[in-house]
Amino acid sequence: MSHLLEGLNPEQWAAVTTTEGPLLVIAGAGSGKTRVIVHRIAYLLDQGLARPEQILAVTFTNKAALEMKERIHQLVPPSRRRGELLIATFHSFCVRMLRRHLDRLGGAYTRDFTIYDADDQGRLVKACLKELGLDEKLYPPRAIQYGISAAKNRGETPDTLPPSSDPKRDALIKAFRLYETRLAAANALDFDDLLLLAGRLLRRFQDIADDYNDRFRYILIDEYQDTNPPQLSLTRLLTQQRQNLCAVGDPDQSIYKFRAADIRNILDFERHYPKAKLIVLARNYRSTKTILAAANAVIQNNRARRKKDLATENAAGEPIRCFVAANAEEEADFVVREIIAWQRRQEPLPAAEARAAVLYRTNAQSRSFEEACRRRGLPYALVGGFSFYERAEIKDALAYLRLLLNPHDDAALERVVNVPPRGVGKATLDILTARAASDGVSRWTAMTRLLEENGLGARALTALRGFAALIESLQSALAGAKLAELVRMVLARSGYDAMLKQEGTLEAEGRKQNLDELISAAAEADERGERLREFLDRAALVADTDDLEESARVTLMTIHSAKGLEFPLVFIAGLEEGLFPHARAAHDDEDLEEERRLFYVALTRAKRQLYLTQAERRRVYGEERLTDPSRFLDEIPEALLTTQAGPTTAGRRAGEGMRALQPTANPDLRRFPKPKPAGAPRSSWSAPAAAGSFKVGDRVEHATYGAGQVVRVADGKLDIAFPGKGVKRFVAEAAPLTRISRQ
DNA sequence: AAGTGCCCGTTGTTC
DNA sequence: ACGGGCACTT
Repeated sequence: MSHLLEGLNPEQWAAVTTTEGPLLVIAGAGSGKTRVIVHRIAYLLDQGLARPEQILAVTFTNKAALEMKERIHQLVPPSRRRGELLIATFHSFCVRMLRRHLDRLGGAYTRDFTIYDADDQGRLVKACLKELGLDEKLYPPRAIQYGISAAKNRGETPDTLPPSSDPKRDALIKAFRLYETRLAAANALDFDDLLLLAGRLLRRFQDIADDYNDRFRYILIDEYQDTNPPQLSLTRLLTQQRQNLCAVGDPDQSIYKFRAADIRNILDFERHYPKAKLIVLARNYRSTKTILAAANAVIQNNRARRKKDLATENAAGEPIRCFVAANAEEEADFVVREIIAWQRRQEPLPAAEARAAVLYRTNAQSRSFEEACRRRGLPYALVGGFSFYERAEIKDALAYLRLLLNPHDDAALERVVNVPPRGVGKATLDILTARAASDGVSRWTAMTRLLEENGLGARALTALRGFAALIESLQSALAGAKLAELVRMVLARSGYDAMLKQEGTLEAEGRKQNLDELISAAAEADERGERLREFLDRAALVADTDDLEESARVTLMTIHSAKGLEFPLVFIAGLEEGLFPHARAAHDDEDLEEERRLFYVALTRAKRQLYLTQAERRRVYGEERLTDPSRFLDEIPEALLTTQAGPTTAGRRAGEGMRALQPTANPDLRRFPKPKPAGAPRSSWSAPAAAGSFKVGDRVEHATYGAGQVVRVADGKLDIAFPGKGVKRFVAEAAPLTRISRQ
């Protein structure tokens, strides 16, 4: 057991071995927080204080859970970890609980419920607004969706919200009420419901609460600063008997307020758990002194915070390099060149030491970095954006599978009832929707009723009978078939395969490949012994960060996605007012402090070398604008910074695309954006394509999307199908295209 | 019912 | 600049 405590500093040691009663570990960035959790679990097992199944560890992402499991496996001999050690996110933990007990809540919900993701949720909100006759322009669906979620997380229901004469408020309440009704009819739960209903189970049924309290003798929660009120409530319910709770987090890294995270959960921990002990881990093992000094200086500007200064014994290291590029393209190009140069210098070192990350505030910024990487032939991994499970064909296939377990899943039915086209048009769908609404049932039930009554046109009746028969026959195949077989069956019998085959385009080929990938994923699930239920739950709960490829040496991602990760080399891009801090956070002190915490998170990802970049001009909504440097740049002591003179690679004319460090603010320039110089030279990779020089069938190479095929040419625009990425439309002259061959 | 053309909002971060 | 939604066409 001594090896478990080896190399831990006194605070870490205390955090590992203080096992009884509530414990709050305030762990600064890079202070070995994950290490403490891993060792604590190992210690509990090693000391015989708990068997694996008596421990629950909650992580922020599924990816973090997997990593933690691996590290525990390395530390604990197999004999000590017989039994299931549960490491999960709050959401996946709640799904487990609900799959077991949801029936007991009564009402419409059963254990076969479907999980609605944000996309399904958005569709439902739109449908509700439509049904209520509310104008989407006056009541933006996104705002309503957000409002519903926020209300739910405050513990509100449509009935607890006071009626209001404010039309917006009134619309929200009406939409909220209908939304809940429709969710129930579809036997569907959204992400918020997962937490809320699990809490309700524990609150309403003492035996369930007792069961869980008995089972989990030790509970550990990572990233505690980002828990929301339902999660706090769950935590309290799960720890009411023993209070063996270890919460680990850093108030300075609370960055999920928009998701209802409440920083007070960690600040008020000692009020929630009066017997709590507090341990502060203030030694940083990750970053150089320079990087840490910058991070400390920045975070000190937050007023609402408990003072805590991190210190490190690491070397001072290199100064932080700042670069101001002329525009986003040059910013990206600079970053990529610097990465290549850096990696060349790291050559003798193991690949892990040459890993780099490019961090940005918004997903939209990823594009220029992707293009730059492709241009320079630098392999990269992109986190976020469109993940595998968000692709249309994958969602279609999953929708079929969802229907097999829960035919009342309206979102799934709507998605595939006419995919492939089987003659169920808009008119038919409208009748179906209206009937479902008037009867207060799912579309599936409405369909069954209409079929019985012959209440539709002959063509629609035949089409829907065929669809119903398809789903039912697949349902009967469910029990015996392996998952991979089942997916194949769905694609074959639904006609999806045939549809793609008939299209015969490159795009269809790509979609087929993606579906083959899904079949492989199903086969892997088969090997793990998973059932369809688990397979679908996993698909609904995986985050984009979860499939981060370890092998890639360059990772592009938002700062939010980078939470918990570290890299020897880090670039923080787009340090401009309005972008970072984001314009929507600039006028509210609380939001601004959260932006600053986000910047703090970004800074502290870096181990050895840090770059901060700004684009002097940036296109926003298609319009090029001059930018101001981020106020956060001013918060870093100048002594820690250095001007980066420009790309270190040779072959570039001196001065080209380079600027001084602190962007010299020329007020005139700021106020009057220069018009784009006519015929500004584009980078060399963009082979100029004369409008009309492409025709349908041409195979082309796009700088970002790769190989594709022209499927339509109209009024100077090109529609190009990219395998697996869908059809994109481009302005013929502006698109970075090269022809591969003419058909 | 499916395909084409035009208008408008969008990009803030995610389990 | 781009995609979704809608109206209009076949």
